[in-house]
Amino acid sequence: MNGLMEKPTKFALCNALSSCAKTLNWHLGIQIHACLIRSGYEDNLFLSSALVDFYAKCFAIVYARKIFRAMKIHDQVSWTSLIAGFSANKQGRDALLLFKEMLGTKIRPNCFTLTSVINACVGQNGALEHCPSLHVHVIKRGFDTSNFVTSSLIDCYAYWGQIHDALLLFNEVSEKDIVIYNTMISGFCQNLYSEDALKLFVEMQEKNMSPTDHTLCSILSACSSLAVLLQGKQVHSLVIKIGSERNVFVASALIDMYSKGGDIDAARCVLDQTSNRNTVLWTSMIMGYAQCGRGLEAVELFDCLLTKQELIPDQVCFTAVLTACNHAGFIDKGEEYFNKMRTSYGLSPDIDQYACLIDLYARNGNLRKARDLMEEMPYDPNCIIWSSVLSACKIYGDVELGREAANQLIKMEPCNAAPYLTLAHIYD
DNA sequence: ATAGGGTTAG
Repeated sequence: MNGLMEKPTKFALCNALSSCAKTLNWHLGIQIHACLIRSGYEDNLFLSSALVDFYAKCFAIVYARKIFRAMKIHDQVSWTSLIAGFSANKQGRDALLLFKEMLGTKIRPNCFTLTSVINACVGQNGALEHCPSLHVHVIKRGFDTSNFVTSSLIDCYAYWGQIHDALLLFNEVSEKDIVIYNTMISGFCQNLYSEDALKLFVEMQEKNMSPTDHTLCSILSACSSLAVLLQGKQVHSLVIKIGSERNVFVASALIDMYSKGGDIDAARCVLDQTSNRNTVLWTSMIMGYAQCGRGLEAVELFDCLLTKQELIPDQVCFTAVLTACNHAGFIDKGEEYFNKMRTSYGLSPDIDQYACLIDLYARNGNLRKARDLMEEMPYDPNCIIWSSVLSACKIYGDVELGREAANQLIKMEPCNAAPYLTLAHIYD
């Protein structure tokens, strides 16, 4: 890259940029950018497209857009790279707008473009309305035979709860590969069609397709939802057979499956055998202890991890340990953890941790403290908070606060009859 | 020469 070297070819720079994009090598990529400017290649279409992709992949979407806008002509790759960049960057709206702009040009979208723009509809509020027209594009251009395009469509429909449409697409695929199966299985799981997920998993194996880590995660989550411990254990055997227990996502799914299936000790066993334990895994474990009524163990585990500095807790982790305090009635501990969030870890509590502490106070009859905290916190109380206040008011006979809680809940969920009933009990 | 699918968890 220094001036003494021979001038690199456009081809070499293009390949190098592509590698930098794939490996997220920012440092080298920007040097190549500088080099291609020095070499007078700035107007080269291929290199500019590769630059758009490089910056987009490295989350420098502003630069990607800048390069794209500076280009005099575009090709399918530069359009697609920027659309894909917006999608990956959770800027689905920008991806959809850019796609629309592309349709006004002479450059036609291809199956790479369609895959990218369909992905933009996942996780983007209100994007469901764009799906049918994108689907029409896919069919009109004959991309419906592409498994890449189809899997993104299946995923998109499943995300929006249109499991029937997803299944129609899935059934039409003539050569189903592992990603197509995984997408459909995961779609079933997301929509809590756990039985269907398991059936498809069996069908997949009958066709001699080997499950991947993705498959195992989905299937374990289906077993968790159904709380079918026996089936979950069979999947665990499969995990070991394939050698996927080192995958942290699989480990996480296993811990969750055992916790929800009621075998917390097996969950702990999985965790102990996992070499790269992270905050998510510890949090699952702490929550598992909390929810099966072993709050003391949850708190002891948490304290031990902090002492040994094996855990840097985040908000979700504090929610888990505060939940444990609630179930065990540890008021002082709960307050201590709540304060520690800010003082030791610089975390500002979010509404979930406030809800835990309010619940802890309320459950133990300290409605005054619960109410003070609600007024003091920087959030509007949600249903969870009003519900715990309401049940506490029922137990401790606080008519005035109980009436307010019931009214708030009725306002928030007019169709839910529960607050009316609880309120009636309070007046009794 | 450059671009695209499931990217998972608490």
